[in-house]
Amino acid sequence: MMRINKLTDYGIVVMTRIADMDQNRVRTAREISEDTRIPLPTVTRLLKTLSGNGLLDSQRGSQGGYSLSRSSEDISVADIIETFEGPIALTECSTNTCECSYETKCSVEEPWQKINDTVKNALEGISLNQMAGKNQNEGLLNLSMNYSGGM
Amino acid sequence: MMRINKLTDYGIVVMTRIADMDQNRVRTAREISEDTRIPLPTVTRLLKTLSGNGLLDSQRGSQGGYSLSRSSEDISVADIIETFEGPIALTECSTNTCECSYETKCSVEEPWQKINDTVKNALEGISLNQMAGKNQNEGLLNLSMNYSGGM
DNA sequence: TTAAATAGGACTAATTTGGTCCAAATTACC
DNA sequence: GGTAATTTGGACCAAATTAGTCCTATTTAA
Repeated sequence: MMRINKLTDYGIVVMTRIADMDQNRVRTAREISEDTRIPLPTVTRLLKTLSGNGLLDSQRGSQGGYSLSRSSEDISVADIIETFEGPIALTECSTNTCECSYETKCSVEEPWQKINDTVKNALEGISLNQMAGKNQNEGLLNLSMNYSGGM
Repeated sequence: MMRINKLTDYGIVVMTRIADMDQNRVRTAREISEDTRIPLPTVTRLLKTLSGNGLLDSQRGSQGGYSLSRSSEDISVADIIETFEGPIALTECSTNTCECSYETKCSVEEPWQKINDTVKNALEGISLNQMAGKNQNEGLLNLSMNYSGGM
């Protein structure tokens, strides 16, 4: 059904949760697991991935934990998705390394590029801040699609 | 990598191919397989699905085959994707039947709705006609995203 | 020194996806 | 009426992907 992966979904939940919390101290994997009810081993893996890709800062050792590497306004949903799934591309043709085996496939390459750009823009336009609870009910989101060109 | 399924991709290729062909006669699964180089059993399945969902008309028996059920301008990429993958929804939360187990997940539900609407609009805005070769190089596609609301 | 954390990676089970095949029903044509 | 060419419907299996767990090493505060 054209879903993002469950782990990616969890990743967004986890990031949203961290953004919601007091920014003055780090959070441990255990805390986040209890907050979100996502099993600890899974949370651990999510945090490692997010930290490894630079979206979270980590602090080792006792009293250590994780915190946002930058402001929640500067982290987009696209950032998180790409952390878990690589470049946003609905078809292989949309990536640079496309080597189509069917000539017909290549004839649809250009439209796909535009479709992907549109989707990518949509996801880049949503910041973590907007996902977080604080602004959630204030109608900050106002996405629209302008399509000009017949149909 | 947030991909649509391979079969869906094939489905779009097949539909594009049919749209490209002479509309005055039906096409057999065999012909389409040869055209697209997609194996016959797979093409057969694709066509059955597309026909079963009303995107193609089918004619049984000798001299039978498939044809578009309506004009290629009136068939969108979203139509084809939904035929193979059901409603366009990036997360489970985006569907009506959402029963979140994590309260945090629910706090991100509303933004997800908007994200999905945007993606869906993008895909509904591309007609099969635009994917097909005839118009491919005429710059008919002009998608843009308007985002207003901070970030 | 010890306890509390993250880091890295291996491993397994479950699910989804891709692809094939067969038997039945329908239809044009000879 | 028979035959060949089609679609229809469904079952089935293999491959790939994904989700989830676990173990061990490393780091750091107290």
